[in-house]
Parts: sequence; structure tokens; C-alpha cells
Amino acid sequence: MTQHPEAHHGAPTLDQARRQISRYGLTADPQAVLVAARLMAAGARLGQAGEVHFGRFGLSTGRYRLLADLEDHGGEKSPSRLAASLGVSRATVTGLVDGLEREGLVARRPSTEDGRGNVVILTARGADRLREVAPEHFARMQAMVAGLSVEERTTFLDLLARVVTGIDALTAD
Amino acid sequence: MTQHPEAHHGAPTLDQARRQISRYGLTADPQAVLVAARLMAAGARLGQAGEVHFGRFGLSTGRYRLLADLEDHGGEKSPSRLAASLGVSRATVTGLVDGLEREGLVARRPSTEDGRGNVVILTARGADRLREVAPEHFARMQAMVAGLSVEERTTFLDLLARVVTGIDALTAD
DNA sequence: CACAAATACTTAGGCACCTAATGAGATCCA
DNA sequence: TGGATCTCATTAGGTGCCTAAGTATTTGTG
Repeated sequence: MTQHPEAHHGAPTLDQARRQISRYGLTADPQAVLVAARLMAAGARLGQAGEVHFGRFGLSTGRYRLLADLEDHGGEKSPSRLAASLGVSRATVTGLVDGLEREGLVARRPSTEDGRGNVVILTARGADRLREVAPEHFARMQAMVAGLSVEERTTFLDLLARVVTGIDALTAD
Repeated sequence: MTQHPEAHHGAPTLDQARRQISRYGLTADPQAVLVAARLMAAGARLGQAGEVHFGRFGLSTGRYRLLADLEDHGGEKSPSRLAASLGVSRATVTGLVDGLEREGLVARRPSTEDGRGNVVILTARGADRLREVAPEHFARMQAMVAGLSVEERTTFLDLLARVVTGIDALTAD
């Protein structure tokens, strides 16, 4: 047995960061790299957990977000505006709406204002689904952060917002 | 114009959380829900940014992580163990290795110990690629968290770890 | 008015991730 | 020894996400 105390799954360690940095003779701060790596790992883990969570209700993260956004806007919105507010491409919205339409949770109608456009509308079935999902969904969301006090959550929100700003460093240029 | 100061993309607001909770007559804490929602949004955004980042080097997040993990273990590891340490399914590893093998960055060899098994090895080309990628990769990772002081990063690491523990609340039962 | 350019949505093709099913080989144990 | 069973890796099929290309329609402009 090699003595690797933490080799199980996903969460990178400070030692790993140090090893990687020194292997290439770089001067990066291992702690900073660790924070970034942990955040990426957490994001991936959370994404998968989210799919499991929404999967209980016959939905996915993307589908739920689309439904919720639709309800938040009076149950009617164009694919383009949905894409903008969800932060995904229009092609992705097409796919999400396809799936939701198949299950009767939303419907497409030709736009009355723009001949090229559609409007996606939330059906009664879709609104029902949101209503069914809500209690458990919000309970689990809350439980997820129950390990933090109110002050800690406030701090976390602030730090997270600043890191999110920094995400641009990955894509810049 | 409805006055929605923050309707642009992705980042949920406290108002949205409040509205959703009250719409269903629930009693969840809006701030807690906001933290959870922001974290999910951040995770999604980071995931996409990561793909862009690794895409520069002809890699993806999954492929990079596999390569890095391989190098960290002497350049040789079975698909099962890769799956375990990356936190993904074996089927996913099969797909990642397929892609990396096509580009000559890794190779498969039959295991000498277990007739069913393979061993994935890091090729010279694969090691070169990691070496090429390293300076920019670590620089950008570091830049991502440059908005936080060392103390803040320590705090963030602690809070993040506790939230990650809470992720199980999404998948429990 | 007519034609070019911008825009709305869809389609096609790619990657990463998943679960479930398959085939091959290892292991256990009566 | 010989089967039941577990495990390894792959394949098949599903979802979500992307970009790029294609079609339809609107808008802008000479």
C-alpha cells in the first residue's frame, strides 16, 4: 500500500497542487491553485447532484430552470429571451423545449409580433409540475447550506461572487 | 419596461428566491435558497469556462484531469482506478481514453496481472502536452482567485468544504 | 422597391456525463 | 472441478451543453 491518505474521489489536495506546480518548475501559489481546483471539483459534483435531484421529478437542471424562469415571467417568453436569462445558447433552449413539449409541460406558439419567432408558454401541466416539485426542492436546497450559519452564508455569498468575477480569467483573451 | 435591475444572465437574485418561495406558500429561508442557487449557477458557469480554458490546448476538463491524474501516478493506471479518482463512471473513462488515444496522448495496454483489464499509459506526447499546458493553466487558475486575499481563500476553502458536504442533501434517500 | 444584412429558430455534429446491458475473465466454494 | 457470482471494460442509448451551418423572416438602405 502506498500511503495516500486522500486518493478516493474528486477532491484535489494541497500536496497534489504542490507536486504539479513543482514538476514544471513554476512559481504559482499552491493554495490559490488548490482553491481553484476545489471549486472546479465542487462545481462538477454539484452539477451531477443537481441532475439526480431534478431527476426525481422527471426533470433536469436545465428543464427545471427553464420552467421556473417561464413561470417567473408570466408563463410566456421567447426562446431567445429564455436563452439569455438562462445563460445558455439558443440551440440548447430548442433542445430543452423539445423535451418539455414532448411531456406537455410547455407548448410552442408562433409569435404574433414576429413571424420568425415562437413563444414558449407554460401549460397547466407545467405549472402543476412546478407546484409538486417546490416543497422538496426548496427543502433540499436549504438543507444543502444548512451547515453554514447566516453570517457564514453571507460571507460565502460575497466570496463566491468575487470568485465568479474571476472566472473570466479562464476565458479572457 | 418592467424594472428588473438584474435580469441579464444566470445569476439568481434574492427577489427571485423570495418570489418563488412565497408563490408556493413555503417557509424556506430565501437567503439559504439564494446561496444554493448561486452556487449551482456558479458551478455551471465555471464548468463552461473550464471547457473553454482547456479547449485552448486541444483538451477538455475531463481529458486534462485524466492526463494529470495519470502523470501523478507514474503515468500508468487502470481505467477503473482512473474512474475512482476522477469521480466519474468507468464508461466515461472509456470515452475519455478513446479520445486521448486517438490523439496519441495515452495508449492502452492489456494488463499483465488481470486478463480482463487494461492499463492506460501516458505517452511521451501526452507528457509533452501537459508540460506545454502547465504555465498558462496554473497562471489562469491562480488569476481566477486573485480577487481574494490569502485569509479569504482560507475561509472560502473551509466554507466550500462544508457546502460540498451538504451536497449530499440533494441526493440523499 | 429590391436586395443585403441582421435576427429567430432549428438542425447537424461534437464532447462529457450518466445508467443499463453485454462479454470476457477472475474468484469463490461446494 | 464446475458452476454462480463478481468485476473489468466496452457498447448502446439518453441528456445537456456547445458551435456552426441552414432556413425563414424582418429590417435597413441604396
